[in-house]
Amino acid sequence: MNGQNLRIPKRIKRSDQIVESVKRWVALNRMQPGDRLPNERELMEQFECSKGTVREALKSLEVQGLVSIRTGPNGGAVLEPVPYEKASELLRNFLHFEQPSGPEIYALRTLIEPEIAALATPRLSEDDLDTLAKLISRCETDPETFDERIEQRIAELDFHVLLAQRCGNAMLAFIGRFVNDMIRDLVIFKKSALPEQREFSCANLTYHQKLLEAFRAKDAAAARRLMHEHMISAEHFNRELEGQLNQYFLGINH
Amino acid sequence: MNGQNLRIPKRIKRSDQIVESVKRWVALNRMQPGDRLPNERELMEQFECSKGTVREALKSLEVQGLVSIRTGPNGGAVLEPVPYEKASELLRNFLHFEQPSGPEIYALRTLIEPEIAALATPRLSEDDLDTLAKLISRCETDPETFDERIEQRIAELDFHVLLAQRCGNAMLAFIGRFVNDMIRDLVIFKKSALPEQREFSCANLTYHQKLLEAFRAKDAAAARRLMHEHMISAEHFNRELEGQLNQYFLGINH
DNA sequence: TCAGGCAATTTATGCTAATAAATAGAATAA
DNA sequence: TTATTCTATTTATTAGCATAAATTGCCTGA
Repeated sequence: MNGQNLRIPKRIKRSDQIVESVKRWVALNRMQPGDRLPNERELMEQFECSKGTVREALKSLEVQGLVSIRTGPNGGAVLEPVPYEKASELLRNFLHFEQPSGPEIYALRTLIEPEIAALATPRLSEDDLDTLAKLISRCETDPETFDERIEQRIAELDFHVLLAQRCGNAMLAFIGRFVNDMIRDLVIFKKSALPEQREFSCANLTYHQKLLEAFRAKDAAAARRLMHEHMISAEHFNRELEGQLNQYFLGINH
Repeated sequence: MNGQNLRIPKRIKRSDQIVESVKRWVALNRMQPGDRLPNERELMEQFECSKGTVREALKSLEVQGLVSIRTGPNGGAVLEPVPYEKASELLRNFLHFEQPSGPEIYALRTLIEPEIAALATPRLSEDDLDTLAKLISRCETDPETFDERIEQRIAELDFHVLLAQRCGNAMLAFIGRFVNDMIRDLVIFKKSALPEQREFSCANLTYHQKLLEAFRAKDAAAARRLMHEHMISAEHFNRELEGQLNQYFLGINH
Protein backbone atom coordinates (compact mmCIF):
# COMPACT_ATOMS: atom_id res chain seq x y z
CA MET A 1 0.00 0.00 0.00
CA ASN A 2 1.31 3.39 -0.85
CA GLY A 3 0.59 6.17 1.59
CA GLN A 4 -1.86 8.02 -0.61
CA ASN A 5 -5.46 7.09 -0.92
CA LEU A 6 -5.30 7.71 -4.64
CA ARG A 7 -3.31 5.65 -7.10
CA ILE A 8 -0.18 7.15 -8.49
CA PRO A 9 0.14 9.39 -11.53
CA LYS A 10 -2.86 8.15 -13.49
CA ARG A 11 -3.35 8.99 -17.12
CA ILE A 12 -4.45 12.56 -17.78
CA LYS A 13 -7.68 12.67 -19.67
CA ARG A 14 -7.74 14.25 -23.10
CA SER A 15 -10.36 16.78 -22.05
CA ASP A 16 -8.27 17.89 -19.06
CA GLN A 17 -5.25 18.33 -21.31
CA ILE A 18 -7.35 20.61 -23.50
CA VAL A 19 -8.49 22.59 -20.47
CA GLU A 20 -4.90 23.14 -19.44
CA SER A 21 -3.89 24.14 -22.96
CA VAL A 22 -6.70 26.64 -23.19
CA LYS A 23 -5.86 28.10 -19.79
CA ARG A 24 -2.22 28.52 -20.76
CA TRP A 25 -3.25 30.09 -24.04
CA VAL A 26 -5.56 32.53 -22.26
CA ALA A 27 -2.87 33.50 -19.78
CA LEU A 28 -0.13 33.85 -22.41
CA ASN A 29 -2.22 36.05 -24.67
CA ARG A 30 -3.40 38.15 -21.74
CA MET A 31 -6.96 37.55 -22.85
CA GLN A 32 -9.66 39.52 -21.07
CA PRO A 33 -13.33 38.96 -20.21
CA GLY A 34 -15.36 39.32 -23.38
CA ASP A 35 -12.77 37.67 -25.60
CA ARG A 36 -14.04 34.61 -27.41
CA LEU A 37 -12.59 31.13 -27.56
CA PRO A 38 -12.61 29.27 -30.89
CA ASN A 39 -15.87 27.44 -31.52
CA GLU A 40 -16.33 23.71 -31.09
CA ARG A 41 -15.46 22.84 -34.65
CA GLU A 42 -12.22 24.83 -34.58
CA LEU A 43 -11.24 23.36 -31.22
CA MET A 44 -11.87 19.88 -32.60
CA GLU A 45 -9.43 20.62 -35.42
CA GLN A 46 -6.95 22.43 -33.18
CA PHE A 47 -6.71 19.55 -30.73
CA GLU A 48 -7.48 16.77 -33.18
CA CYS A 49 -10.22 15.26 -31.12
CA SER A 50 -13.91 14.62 -31.29
CA LYS A 51 -16.78 16.90 -30.45
CA GLY A 52 -17.59 15.04 -27.22
CA THR A 53 -14.09 15.59 -25.87
CA VAL A 54 -14.15 19.30 -26.72
CA ARG A 55 -17.52 19.63 -25.05
CA GLU A 56 -16.20 18.02 -21.87
CA ALA A 57 -13.34 20.50 -21.82
CA LEU A 58 -15.70 23.43 -22.34
CA LYS A 59 -17.96 22.08 -19.62
CA SER A 60 -15.01 22.05 -17.27
CA LEU A 61 -14.16 25.67 -18.06
CA GLU A 62 -17.81 26.59 -17.65
CA VAL A 63 -18.07 24.92 -14.23
CA GLN A 64 -14.96 26.74 -13.11
CA GLY A 65 -16.75 29.95 -14.08
CA LEU A 66 -14.07 30.96 -16.58
CA VAL A 67 -16.29 31.01 -19.66
CA SER A 68 -19.95 31.24 -20.44
CA ILE A 69 -21.33 29.44 -23.45
CA ARG A 70 -24.01 30.68 -25.79
CA THR A 71 -25.75 29.15 -28.78
CA GLY A 72 -26.37 30.91 -32.04
CA PRO A 73 -24.27 33.07 -34.34
CA ASN A 74 -21.35 34.65 -32.54
CA GLY A 75 -22.08 32.17 -29.79
CA GLY A 76 -19.56 29.81 -28.31
CA ALA A 77 -17.37 30.17 -25.25
CA VAL A 78 -16.74 33.72 -24.05
CA LEU A 79 -14.25 34.55 -21.33
CA GLU A 80 -15.91 35.80 -18.15
CA PRO A 81 -14.65 37.13 -14.88
CA VAL A 82 -15.46 34.36 -12.39
CA PRO A 83 -18.64 35.47 -10.66
CA TYR A 84 -18.67 35.54 -6.88
CA GLU A 85 -21.53 33.05 -6.82
CA LYS A 86 -19.40 30.46 -8.59
CA ALA A 87 -16.42 30.78 -6.28
CA SER A 88 -18.75 30.76 -3.31
CA GLU A 89 -20.50 27.60 -4.46
CA LEU A 90 -17.23 25.79 -4.96
CA LEU A 91 -15.92 26.77 -1.54
CA ARG A 92 -19.15 25.54 -0.04
CA ASN A 93 -18.58 22.16 -1.65
CA PHE A 94 -15.20 22.07 0.03
CA LEU A 95 -16.77 22.76 3.40
CA HIS A 96 -19.68 20.37 2.84
CA PHE A 97 -18.28 17.50 4.87
CA GLU A 98 -16.99 19.63 7.73
CA GLN A 99 -19.99 21.96 8.12
CA PRO A 100 -18.56 24.96 9.96
CA SER A 101 -20.49 25.60 13.17
CA GLY A 102 -22.09 28.91 14.08
CA PRO A 103 -19.35 29.80 16.59
CA GLU A 104 -16.65 29.03 14.01
CA ILE A 105 -18.24 31.35 11.49
CA TYR A 106 -18.73 34.11 14.02
CA ALA A 107 -15.12 33.75 15.21
CA LEU A 108 -13.84 34.41 11.69
CA ARG A 109 -16.29 37.27 11.28
CA THR A 110 -15.02 38.96 14.41
CA LEU A 111 -11.52 38.86 12.99
CA ILE A 112 -12.23 40.45 9.64
CA GLU A 113 -15.22 42.78 9.93
CA PRO A 114 -13.44 45.53 11.92
CA GLU A 115 -10.72 45.75 9.27
CA ILE A 116 -13.29 45.73 6.50
CA ALA A 117 -15.11 48.60 8.18
CA ALA A 118 -11.91 50.60 8.53
CA LEU A 119 -10.80 49.98 4.95
CA ALA A 120 -14.23 50.76 3.54
CA THR A 121 -14.65 54.04 5.42
CA PRO A 122 -12.78 56.30 2.97
CA ARG A 123 -14.20 54.42 -0.01
CA LEU A 124 -17.93 54.74 0.59
CA SER A 125 -19.69 57.00 -1.92
CA GLU A 126 -22.73 59.11 -1.10
CA ASP A 127 -24.84 56.48 -2.85
CA ASP A 128 -23.31 53.79 -0.66
CA LEU A 129 -24.10 55.78 2.47
CA ASP A 130 -27.69 56.18 1.28
CA THR A 131 -27.97 52.46 0.64
CA LEU A 132 -26.64 51.73 4.12
CA ALA A 133 -29.12 54.18 5.60
CA LYS A 134 -31.98 52.45 3.74
CA LEU A 135 -30.86 49.03 5.01
CA ILE A 136 -30.82 50.41 8.55
CA SER A 137 -34.25 51.97 8.22
CA ARG A 138 -35.67 48.59 7.24
CA CYS A 139 -34.76 47.37 10.72
CA GLU A 140 -36.22 50.29 12.63
CA THR A 141 -39.80 49.06 12.84
CA ASP A 142 -40.84 46.26 15.14
CA PRO A 143 -41.25 43.13 13.04
CA GLU A 144 -44.82 41.87 13.08
CA THR A 145 -44.53 38.61 11.21
CA PHE A 146 -41.96 35.89 11.19
CA ASP A 147 -40.98 36.63 7.60
CA GLU A 148 -40.50 40.26 8.45
CA ARG A 149 -38.09 39.28 11.20
CA ILE A 150 -36.08 37.21 8.73
CA GLU A 151 -36.09 40.07 6.24
CA GLN A 152 -34.66 42.41 8.85
CA ARG A 153 -31.88 39.97 9.69
CA ILE A 154 -31.03 39.73 6.01
CA ALA A 155 -30.99 43.53 5.66
CA GLU A 156 -28.53 43.61 8.56
CA LEU A 157 -26.32 41.13 6.71
CA ASP A 158 -26.57 43.12 3.47
CA PHE A 159 -25.18 46.07 5.40
CA HIS A 160 -22.04 44.07 6.04
CA VAL A 161 -21.90 42.68 2.50
CA LEU A 162 -21.88 46.17 1.02
CA LEU A 163 -19.01 47.17 3.29
CA ALA A 164 -17.08 44.07 2.22
CA GLN A 165 -17.58 44.93 -1.44
CA ARG A 166 -16.16 48.39 -0.85
CA CYS A 167 -13.13 47.47 1.26
CA GLY A 168 -10.79 47.46 -1.74
CA ASN A 169 -9.07 44.19 -0.86
CA ALA A 170 -10.36 41.45 -3.14
CA MET A 171 -9.60 38.58 -0.79
CA LEU A 172 -11.03 40.32 2.24
CA ALA A 173 -14.08 41.27 0.20
CA PHE A 174 -14.64 37.66 -0.83
CA ILE A 175 -14.27 36.29 2.67
CA GLY A 176 -16.47 38.99 4.16
CA ARG A 177 -19.25 38.29 1.70
CA PHE A 178 -18.88 34.56 2.07
CA VAL A 179 -19.08 34.67 5.85
CA ASN A 180 -22.21 36.79 5.77
CA ASP A 181 -23.74 34.43 3.21
CA MET A 182 -23.07 31.52 5.53
CA ILE A 183 -24.80 33.36 8.35
CA ARG A 184 -27.71 34.13 6.06
CA ASP A 185 -28.14 30.42 5.46
CA LEU A 186 -28.04 29.75 9.19
CA VAL A 187 -30.76 32.36 9.65
CA ILE A 188 -32.95 31.01 6.88
CA PHE A 189 -32.60 27.29 7.28
CA LYS A 190 -31.40 26.15 10.65
CA LYS A 191 -33.34 28.58 12.76
CA SER A 192 -36.74 28.71 11.18
CA ALA A 193 -38.30 28.09 14.57
CA LEU A 194 -36.22 30.92 15.89
CA PRO A 195 -37.05 32.56 19.19
CA GLU A 196 -37.25 36.30 18.94
CA GLN A 197 -34.11 38.03 20.21
CA ARG A 198 -35.32 41.55 20.67
CA GLU A 199 -32.21 42.67 22.54
CA PHE A 200 -30.04 41.32 19.75
CA SER A 201 -31.90 43.14 16.99
CA CYS A 202 -31.87 46.28 19.05
CA ALA A 203 -28.14 46.11 19.69
CA ASN A 204 -27.48 45.49 15.97
CA LEU A 205 -29.61 48.46 15.00
CA THR A 206 -27.77 50.75 17.39
CA TYR A 207 -24.36 49.60 16.18
CA HIS A 208 -25.30 50.03 12.55
CA GLN A 209 -26.54 53.55 13.24
CA LYS A 210 -23.34 54.46 15.04
CA LEU A 211 -21.28 52.89 12.27
CA LEU A 212 -23.07 54.94 9.67
CA GLU A 213 -22.22 58.09 11.61
CA ALA A 214 -18.56 57.06 11.68
CA PHE A 215 -18.65 56.40 7.92
CA ARG A 216 -20.23 59.80 7.28
CA ALA A 217 -17.50 61.40 9.41
CA LYS A 218 -14.86 59.38 7.49
CA ASP A 219 -13.57 58.21 10.87
CA ALA A 220 -11.97 54.84 10.10
CA ALA A 221 -10.66 54.32 13.63
CA ALA A 222 -14.10 54.77 15.12
CA ALA A 223 -15.59 52.46 12.49
CA ARG A 224 -13.09 49.76 13.37
CA ARG A 225 -13.74 50.11 17.10
CA LEU A 226 -17.53 50.11 16.70
CA MET A 227 -17.48 47.11 14.37
CA HIS A 228 -15.33 45.21 16.83
CA GLU A 229 -17.77 45.85 19.66
CA HIS A 230 -20.62 44.93 17.32
CA MET A 231 -19.01 41.60 16.48
CA ILE A 232 -18.31 40.77 20.11
CA SER A 233 -21.93 41.48 20.86
CA ALA A 234 -23.18 39.40 17.92
CA GLU A 235 -20.92 36.52 18.88
CA HIS A 236 -22.32 36.65 22.40
CA PHE A 237 -25.94 36.59 21.24
CA ASN A 238 -25.18 33.75 18.84
CA ARG A 239 -23.70 31.67 21.62
CA GLU A 240 -26.81 32.30 23.68
CA LEU A 241 -28.97 31.27 20.74
CA GLU A 242 -27.01 28.09 20.07
CA GLY A 243 -27.51 27.16 23.70
CA GLN A 244 -31.26 27.63 23.39
CA LEU A 245 -31.39 25.65 20.16
CA ASN A 246 -29.39 22.81 21.65
CA GLN A 247 -31.84 22.58 24.52
CA TYR A 248 -34.64 22.68 21.99
CA PHE A 249 -33.25 19.83 19.92
CA LEU A 250 -32.26 17.80 22.96
CA GLY A 251 -35.82 18.27 24.19
CA ILE A 252 -37.16 16.72 21.01
CA ASN A 253 -34.94 13.68 21.28
CA HIS A 254 -36.00 12.86 24.84
CA MET B 1 -31.80 46.66 -21.75
CA ASN B 2 -32.37 44.86 -18.50
CA GLY B 3 -29.97 45.61 -15.69
CA GLN B 4 -28.15 42.31 -15.79
CA ASN B 5 -25.40 41.55 -18.19
CA LEU B 6 -26.82 38.07 -18.74
CA ARG B 7 -30.11 37.36 -20.42
CA ILE B 8 -32.96 36.41 -18.20
CA PRO B 9 -33.87 32.93 -17.07
CA LYS B 10 -32.40 30.98 -19.97
CA ARG B 11 -33.13 27.34 -20.39
CA ILE B 12 -31.24 25.22 -17.90
CA LYS B 13 -29.11 22.64 -19.65
CA ARG B 14 -30.02 19.01 -19.20
CA SER B 15 -26.56 18.18 -17.85
CA ASP B 16 -26.82 20.91 -15.21
CA GLN B 17 -30.23 19.64 -14.16
CA ILE B 18 -28.66 16.23 -13.66
CA VAL B 19 -25.86 17.74 -11.59
CA GLU B 20 -28.38 19.44 -9.34
CA SER B 21 -30.43 16.26 -9.02
CA VAL B 22 -27.39 14.25 -8.06
CA LYS B 23 -26.31 16.85 -5.51
CA ARG B 24 -29.75 16.89 -3.92
CA TRP B 25 -29.77 13.11 -3.87
CA VAL B 26 -26.37 13.01 -2.20
CA ALA B 27 -27.40 15.54 0.42
CA LEU B 28 -30.76 13.91 1.14
CA ASN B 29 -29.29 10.44 1.56
CA ARG B 30 -26.48 11.80 3.71
CA MET B 31 -24.01 10.06 1.42
CA GLN B 32 -20.40 10.02 2.51
CA PRO B 33 -17.04 9.96 0.74
CA GLY B 34 -16.47 6.51 -0.67
CA ASP B 35 -20.11 5.95 -1.63
CA ARG B 36 -20.62 5.25 -5.30
CA LEU B 37 -22.91 6.93 -7.79
CA PRO B 38 -24.74 4.78 -10.37
CA ASN B 39 -22.65 4.06 -13.45
CA GLU B 40 -23.10 5.82 -16.78
CA ARG B 41 -25.59 3.33 -18.16
CA GLU B 42 -27.78 3.49 -15.06
CA LEU B 43 -27.67 7.28 -15.00
CA MET B 44 -28.69 7.32 -18.66
CA GLU B 45 -31.75 5.25 -17.78
CA GLN B 46 -32.47 7.15 -14.56
CA PHE B 47 -32.49 10.54 -16.25
CA GLU B 48 -33.66 9.33 -19.67
CA CYS B 49 -30.87 10.97 -21.57
CA SER B 50 -27.92 10.00 -23.71
CA LYS B 51 -24.44 9.11 -22.63
CA GLY B 52 -22.96 12.39 -23.78
CA THR B 53 -25.24 14.32 -21.45
CA VAL B 54 -24.47 12.05 -18.50
CA ARG B 55 -20.78 12.41 -19.20
CA GLU B 56 -21.04 16.19 -19.15
CA ALA B 57 -22.81 16.04 -15.81
CA LEU B 58 -20.17 13.74 -14.35
CA LYS B 59 -17.46 16.01 -15.71
CA SER B 60 -19.06 18.90 -13.87
CA LEU B 61 -19.14 16.98 -10.60
CA GLU B 62 -15.53 15.94 -11.16
CA VAL B 63 -14.37 19.50 -11.79
CA GLN B 64 -16.12 20.60 -8.62
CA GLY B 65 -14.08 17.97 -6.80
CA LEU B 66 -17.15 16.14 -5.54
CA VAL B 67 -16.46 12.81 -7.25
CA SER B 68 -13.55 10.99 -8.75
CA ILE B 69 -14.10 8.70 -11.68
CA ARG B 70 -12.43 5.33 -12.23
CA THR B 71 -12.63 2.70 -14.92
CA GLY B 72 -12.93 -1.00 -14.32
CA PRO B 73 -15.21 -3.19 -12.19
CA ASN B 74 -16.49 -1.29 -9.17
CA GLY B 75 -15.37 1.83 -10.98
CA GLY B 76 -17.56 4.76 -11.88
CA ALA B 77 -18.09 7.94 -9.94
CA VAL B 78 -17.13 7.77 -6.26
CA LEU B 79 -17.93 10.50 -3.77
CA GLU B 80 -14.83 12.31 -2.51
CA PRO B 81 -14.23 14.98 0.08
CA VAL B 82 -13.27 18.05 -1.96
CA PRO B 83 -9.48 18.26 -1.74
CA TYR B 84 -7.97 21.55 -0.61
CA GLU B 85 -6.10 21.84 -3.89
CA LYS B 86 -9.37 21.90 -5.83
CA ALA B 87 -10.99 24.60 -3.72
CA SER B 88 -7.78 26.57 -3.81
CA GLU B 89 -7.51 26.37 -7.59
CA LEU B 90 -11.06 27.55 -8.05
CA LEU B 91 -10.65 30.48 -5.70
CA ARG B 92 -7.53 31.44 -7.60
CA ASN B 93 -9.55 31.55 -10.80
CA PHE B 94 -11.92 33.95 -9.07
CA LEU B 95 -9.05 36.21 -8.12
CA HIS B 96 -7.33 35.93 -11.52
CA PHE B 97 -8.52 39.27 -12.89
CA GLU B 98 -7.98 41.23 -9.69
CA GLN B 99 -4.57 39.82 -8.73
CA PRO B 100 -4.32 40.59 -5.01
CA SER B 101 -1.20 42.64 -4.31
CA GLY B 102 1.46 41.72 -1.76
CA PRO B 103 0.24 44.29 0.77
CA GLU B 104 -3.34 43.04 0.43
CA ILE B 105 -2.30 39.48 1.12
CA TYR B 106 -0.16 40.45 4.07
CA ALA B 107 -2.98 42.59 5.49
CA LEU B 108 -5.28 39.58 5.56
CA ARG B 109 -2.53 37.43 6.99
CA THR B 110 -1.98 39.82 9.87
CA LEU B 111 -5.65 39.56 10.75
CA ILE B 112 -5.91 35.79 10.91
CA GLU B 113 -2.53 34.32 11.86
CA PRO B 114 -2.59 35.42 15.52
CA GLU B 115 -5.97 33.75 16.03
CA ILE B 116 -4.77 30.63 14.22
CA ALA B 117 -1.76 30.46 16.50
CA ALA B 118 -3.91 30.83 19.61
CA LEU B 119 -6.44 28.23 18.47
CA ALA B 120 -3.75 25.77 17.41
CA THR B 121 -1.78 26.00 20.66
CA PRO B 122 -3.78 23.44 22.67
CA ARG B 123 -4.19 21.19 19.64
CA LEU B 124 -0.57 20.61 18.63
CA SER B 125 0.62 17.05 19.22
CA GLU B 126 4.20 16.11 20.12
CA ASP B 127 4.66 15.09 16.49
CA ASP B 128 3.46 18.48 15.34
CA LEU B 129 5.90 20.22 17.66
CA ASP B 130 8.71 18.08 16.28
CA THR B 131 7.71 18.94 12.73
CA LEU B 132 7.67 22.64 13.59
CA ALA B 133 11.12 22.30 15.19
CA LYS B 134 12.44 20.62 12.03
CA LEU B 135 11.04 23.39 9.84
CA ILE B 136 12.73 25.95 12.06
CA SER B 137 16.06 24.15 12.01
CA ARG B 138 16.05 24.27 8.21
CA CYS B 139 16.24 28.05 8.48
CA GLU B 140 19.04 28.17 11.02
CA THR B 141 21.95 27.91 8.59
CA ASP B 142 23.01 30.79 6.40
CA PRO B 143 21.75 30.09 2.89
CA GLU B 144 24.58 29.69 0.42
CA THR B 145 22.72 29.42 -2.86
CA PHE B 146 19.73 31.18 -4.26
CA ASP B 147 17.66 27.99 -4.23
CA GLU B 148 18.54 27.43 -0.61
CA ARG B 149 17.18 30.85 0.24
CA ILE B 150 13.91 30.04 -1.50
CA GLU B 151 13.73 26.70 0.32
CA GLN B 152 14.09 28.43 3.64
CA ARG B 153 11.32 30.86 2.83
CA ILE B 154 9.10 27.94 1.92
CA ALA B 155 9.94 26.14 5.14
CA GLU B 156 8.89 29.28 6.99
CA LEU B 157 5.57 29.24 5.17
CA ASP B 158 5.08 25.53 5.89
CA PHE B 159 5.40 26.40 9.56
CA HIS B 160 2.31 28.60 9.21
CA VAL B 161 0.45 26.09 7.05
CA LEU B 162 0.81 23.39 9.70
CA LEU B 163 -0.59 25.73 12.34
CA ALA B 164 -3.54 26.55 10.07
CA GLN B 165 -4.28 22.86 9.60
CA ARG B 166 -4.40 22.36 13.36
CA CYS B 167 -6.49 25.37 14.34
CA GLY B 168 -9.71 23.37 14.39
CA ASN B 169 -11.77 25.91 12.44
CA ALA B 170 -12.25 24.65 8.89
CA MET B 171 -12.76 28.07 7.33
CA LEU B 172 -9.88 29.65 9.15
CA ALA B 173 -7.72 26.68 8.22
CA PHE B 174 -8.59 27.07 4.56
CA ILE B 175 -7.93 30.79 4.48
CA GLY B 176 -4.68 30.43 6.40
CA ARG B 177 -3.37 27.82 4.03
CA PHE B 178 -4.56 29.75 1.00
CA VAL B 179 -2.89 32.96 2.10
CA ASN B 180 0.42 31.22 2.71
CA ASP B 181 0.14 29.52 -0.68
CA MET B 182 -0.32 32.91 -2.31
CA ILE B 183 2.78 34.18 -0.57
CA ARG B 184 4.67 31.11 -1.68
CA ASP B 185 3.82 31.98 -5.27
CA LEU B 186 5.01 35.53 -4.75
CA VAL B 187 8.28 34.18 -3.40
CA ILE B 188 8.80 31.74 -6.22
CA PHE B 189 7.64 33.69 -9.25
CA LYS B 190 7.57 37.42 -8.80
CA LYS B 191 10.73 37.79 -6.84
CA SER B 192 13.18 35.46 -8.47
CA ALA B 193 15.73 38.26 -8.65
CA LEU B 194 15.12 38.81 -4.98
CA PRO B 195 17.57 40.84 -2.95
CA GLU B 196 18.67 39.07 0.18
CA GLN B 197 16.86 40.30 3.26
CA ARG B 198 19.04 38.97 6.02
CA GLU B 199 17.31 40.97 8.74
CA PHE B 200 13.95 39.63 7.60
CA SER B 201 15.02 35.98 7.67
CA CYS B 202 16.63 36.54 11.02
CA ALA B 203 13.52 38.14 12.50
CA ASN B 204 11.35 35.32 11.17
CA LEU B 205 13.64 32.71 12.66
CA THR B 206 13.56 34.36 16.07
CA TYR B 207 9.78 34.66 16.04
CA HIS B 208 9.32 31.05 15.03
CA GLN B 209 11.62 29.93 17.80
CA LYS B 210 9.75 31.97 20.38
CA LEU B 211 6.43 30.73 19.00
CA LEU B 212 7.55 27.13 19.38
CA GLU B 213 8.39 27.81 23.01
CA ALA B 214 4.93 29.24 23.55
CA PHE B 215 3.37 26.18 21.88
CA ARG B 216 5.41 23.84 24.06
CA ALA B 217 4.27 25.79 27.12
CA LYS B 218 0.64 25.62 25.84
CA ASP B 219 0.51 29.38 26.28
CA ALA B 220 -2.10 30.49 23.75
CA ALA B 221 -2.03 34.14 24.80
CA ALA B 222 1.71 34.34 24.27
CA ALA B 223 1.38 32.59 20.92
CA ARG B 224 -1.22 35.09 19.80
CA ARG B 225 0.90 38.04 20.90
CA LEU B 226 4.09 36.70 19.29
CA MET B 227 2.34 35.88 16.05
CA HIS B 228 0.89 39.35 15.91
CA GLU B 229 4.32 40.93 16.32
CA HIS B 230 5.68 38.49 13.75
CA MET B 231 3.04 39.53 11.22
CA ILE B 232 3.59 43.24 11.80
CA SER B 233 7.29 42.65 11.23
CA ALA B 234 6.70 40.60 8.08
CA GLU B 235 4.29 43.20 6.71
CA HIS B 236 6.94 45.84 7.29
CA PHE B 237 9.65 43.92 5.48
CA ASN B 238 7.32 43.14 2.62
CA ARG B 239 6.51 46.83 2.16
CA GLU B 240 10.22 47.57 2.08
CA LEU B 241 10.71 44.83 -0.50
CA GLU B 242 7.87 46.02 -2.71
CA GLY B 243 9.45 49.46 -2.69
CA GLN B 244 12.78 48.03 -3.82
CA LEU B 245 11.12 45.95 -6.54
CA ASN B 246 9.15 48.94 -7.82
CA GLN B 247 12.36 50.93 -8.13
CA TYR B 248 13.92 47.96 -9.89
CA PHE B 249 11.11 47.62 -12.44
CA LEU B 250 10.80 51.35 -12.96
CA GLY B 251 14.53 51.37 -13.61
CA ILE B 252 14.07 48.84 -16.40
CA ASN B 253 11.35 50.83 -18.09
CA HIS B 254 13.40 54.05 -18.26
C1' DT C 1 0.19 -24.13 -0.99
C1' DC C 2 1.34 -20.08 -3.18
C1' DA C 3 2.97 -16.67 -6.65
C1' DG C 4 2.54 -14.92 -10.93
C1' DG C 5 0.48 -14.36 -15.17
C1' DC C 6 -3.63 -14.62 -18.30
C1' DA C 7 -8.25 -13.70 -19.68
C1' DA C 8 -12.93 -12.22 -18.94
C1' DT C 9 -15.64 -8.56 -17.30
C1' DT C 10 -16.81 -4.09 -16.11
C1' DT C 11 -16.42 0.44 -16.74
C1' DA C 12 -14.95 4.68 -18.60
C1' DT C 13 -12.98 7.03 -22.85
C1' DG C 14 -13.31 8.48 -27.27
C1' DC C 15 -15.20 8.87 -32.08
C1' DT C 16 -18.75 9.67 -35.84
C1' DA C 17 -22.94 11.17 -37.68
C1' DA C 18 -27.39 13.08 -37.40
C1' DT C 19 -31.03 16.01 -35.48
C1' DA C 20 -32.95 19.60 -32.24
C1' DA C 21 -32.90 24.08 -30.17
C1' DA C 22 -31.45 28.82 -29.64
C1' DT C 23 -29.92 33.07 -31.33
C1' DA C 24 -28.38 37.06 -34.13
C1' DG C 25 -28.91 39.35 -38.06
C1' DA C 26 -30.84 40.02 -42.55
C1' DA C 27 -34.83 40.28 -45.31
C1' DT C 28 -39.51 41.26 -45.58
C1' DA C 29 -44.07 43.12 -44.82
C1' DA C 30 -47.13 46.49 -42.39
C1' DT D 1 -40.24 53.22 -39.08
C1' DT D 2 -41.53 49.02 -36.78
C1' DA D 3 -42.75 44.43 -36.31
C1' DT D 4 -42.37 39.88 -38.20
C1' DT D 5 -40.47 36.14 -40.56
C1' DC D 6 -36.65 33.81 -42.49
C1' DT D 7 -32.06 32.04 -42.54
C1' DA D 8 -27.51 30.96 -41.25
C1' DT D 9 -24.65 29.77 -37.40
C1' DT D 10 -23.62 27.55 -33.41
C1' DT D 11 -24.43 24.92 -29.39
C1' DA D 12 -27.32 20.92 -27.23
C1' DT D 13 -28.67 16.37 -27.31
C1' DT D 14 -29.12 11.81 -29.08
C1' DA D 15 -27.62 7.11 -30.79
C1' DG D 16 -24.45 3.65 -31.62
C1' DC D 17 -19.93 1.72 -31.91
C1' DA D 18 -14.97 0.92 -31.07
C1' DT D 19 -11.13 1.30 -27.80
C1' DA D 20 -8.65 1.49 -23.51
C1' DA D 21 -8.05 0.84 -18.67
C1' DA D 22 -8.61 -1.54 -14.30
C1' DT D 23 -10.15 -5.21 -11.52
C1' DT D 24 -11.48 -9.86 -10.55
C1' DG D 25 -10.77 -14.42 -10.56
C1' DC D 26 -9.16 -18.36 -12.72
C1' DC D 27 -5.33 -21.06 -14.02
C1' DT D 28 -0.83 -22.50 -14.42
C1' DG D 29 3.65 -23.74 -12.72
C1' DA D 30 6.71 -24.29 -9.02
